[in-house]
Amino acid sequence: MVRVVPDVAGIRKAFDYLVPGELADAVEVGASVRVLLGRRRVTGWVVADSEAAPPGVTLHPLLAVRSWGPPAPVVELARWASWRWAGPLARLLATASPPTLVRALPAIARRAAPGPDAGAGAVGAGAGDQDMAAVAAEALGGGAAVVRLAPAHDPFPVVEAAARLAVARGGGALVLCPAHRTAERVGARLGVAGYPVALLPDQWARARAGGVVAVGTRAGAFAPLPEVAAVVVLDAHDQAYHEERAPTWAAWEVAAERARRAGVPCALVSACPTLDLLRGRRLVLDSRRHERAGWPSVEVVDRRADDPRSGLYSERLVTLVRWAAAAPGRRVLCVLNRTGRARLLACAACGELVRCERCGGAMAQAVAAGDATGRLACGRCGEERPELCAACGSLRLRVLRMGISRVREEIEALAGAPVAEVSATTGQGTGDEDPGAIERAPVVVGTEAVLHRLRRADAVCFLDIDAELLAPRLRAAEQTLALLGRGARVVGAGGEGAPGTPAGGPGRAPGRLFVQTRLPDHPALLAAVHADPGLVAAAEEPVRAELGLPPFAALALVSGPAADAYGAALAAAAPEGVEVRGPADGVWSVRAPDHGLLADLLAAVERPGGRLRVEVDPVRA
DNA sequence: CGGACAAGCTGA
DNA sequence: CAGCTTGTCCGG
Repeated sequence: MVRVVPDVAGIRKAFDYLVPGELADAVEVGASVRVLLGRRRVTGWVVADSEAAPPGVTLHPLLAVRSWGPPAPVVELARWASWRWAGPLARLLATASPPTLVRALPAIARRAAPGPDAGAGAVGAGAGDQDMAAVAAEALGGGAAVVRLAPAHDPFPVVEAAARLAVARGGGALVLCPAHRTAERVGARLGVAGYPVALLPDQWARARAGGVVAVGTRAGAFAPLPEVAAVVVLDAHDQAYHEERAPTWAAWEVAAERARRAGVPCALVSACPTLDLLRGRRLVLDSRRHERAGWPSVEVVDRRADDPRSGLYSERLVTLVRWAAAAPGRRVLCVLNRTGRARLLACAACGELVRCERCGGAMAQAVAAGDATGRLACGRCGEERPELCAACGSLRLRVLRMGISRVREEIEALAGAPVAEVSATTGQGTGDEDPGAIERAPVVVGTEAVLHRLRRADAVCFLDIDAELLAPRLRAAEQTLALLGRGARVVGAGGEGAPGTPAGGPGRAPGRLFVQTRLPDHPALLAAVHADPGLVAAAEEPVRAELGLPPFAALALVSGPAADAYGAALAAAAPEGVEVRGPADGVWSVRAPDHGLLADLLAAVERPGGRLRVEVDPVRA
């Protein structure tokens, strides 16, 4: 007899089935099966296997085994995540499953067992390499570690240390990257260094066979490796690791839990570790000198004395864009970070503005890791819906691109040279832009997407960093530093050096960051200036502790038509120390001293019928 | 989720 | 009271 979780939205139960003799060999925990449920044939996952059948019920037999699925430890990990983020197990098992049916596994990958010097260590050993070797060794020295590495520094030695552990101990290693492009690069480098690699999601079956380094993005946290010997998460602070739809799980946290369960080392690598990452974990630091060298010089353009009517353009910016336009081959990126949310869409057919049906706020194309997701997201309340006009149903939306287009024209006038424009939708076929023009332009204006699209520049200027610093979000300071870190990576990767101090200043990466602000003493800016990300954590920690905010508390938001019924039931069942408040605009909030209590409460209270959204660790708030 | 079945509304 | 809609329950 096996227990099966059906892949049917709205069913949160498991059901038991008999295993016919001819399927006995193929059935195991994790396998994808076809079963009869009510009057329907549905698919589902085997989540448990047992001899004894429950008394008094006649069981249906399994109809078929469809595909290989996640191994038993990953099914258990998904069960944990389902509890931790109060979401349906089926959704997480779907994430852990192969993109296409897998009927057979490839032969187990033979380990190439590269020598100790096969990788980065063999290439010239400068002072930085020694620093990195020490950091990599300490990073995987045992348990969970947060590894702080400057943006321009290559984290590959840590990845390779994990791969070596996998080879030495048998089993595999897990490496997560925030974007697929990064995962491809890391996978390729491991391959060159002689390690067996499975790039997810495409090489799911190869990872399922085991004995490889599985490299993936968010869903890779559930990579089907039967055993892991080490786990590495690159840019662990990156928002891309957080699923936006419920269950709102975070891949870095799933990966860390996976390592904890397996009793193996886990390295969370970040240029700017958040308080959530740091909480309860060992911090591994690079040498101060080496870390400084991995941040570019940062020039804070203090605009407090400027006339507010001078808008986004300081004298410094004018000098900078004219410098870029003065000689070929130079490139300056201007980031107008606020526009992603302020941007406005209108229906091309009926002209109606695209607004949120829940709160009336403007909606823009939803963005994940710099790419449009094909959905609309409300800038105010976070509501999402498919990309079409609510008034007439037309699929043709026109981007009014308020802000960015105008800024581009104005900077073009200031620079006296062509200025290109990049947004999350650029290159998605909706616009009329010429990709070559973007590559050639000395100045490119855009949203944060510009930092994903163009990976090298002499300078990056954040036109209005205050919009980010003052955003009404709990993690605004940390997210701003992460944004500066992205810019730092783009300029730190090369360039001839923008004007100002000579070539980035002594001991620094060659490019420069410019930050226009009226808050020049904000800890996020000071952290970038001094190449000391710890300043943000030091400023945030006492405030969060004092106010009982994450990571010193666990939060969840409950919304949707059934929120009132569920919220009231939660309030009635809440134990000592757990606070349930609401409704405020139809939203209930639950705050607990830790995630265990929060998850237990959300699991214990039965959900009423009707639509309900439970968001654990909400991004806003 | 989607099918089954029961309870309520309507029209003749 | 047939015929239809709406609601509630349950699936092994």
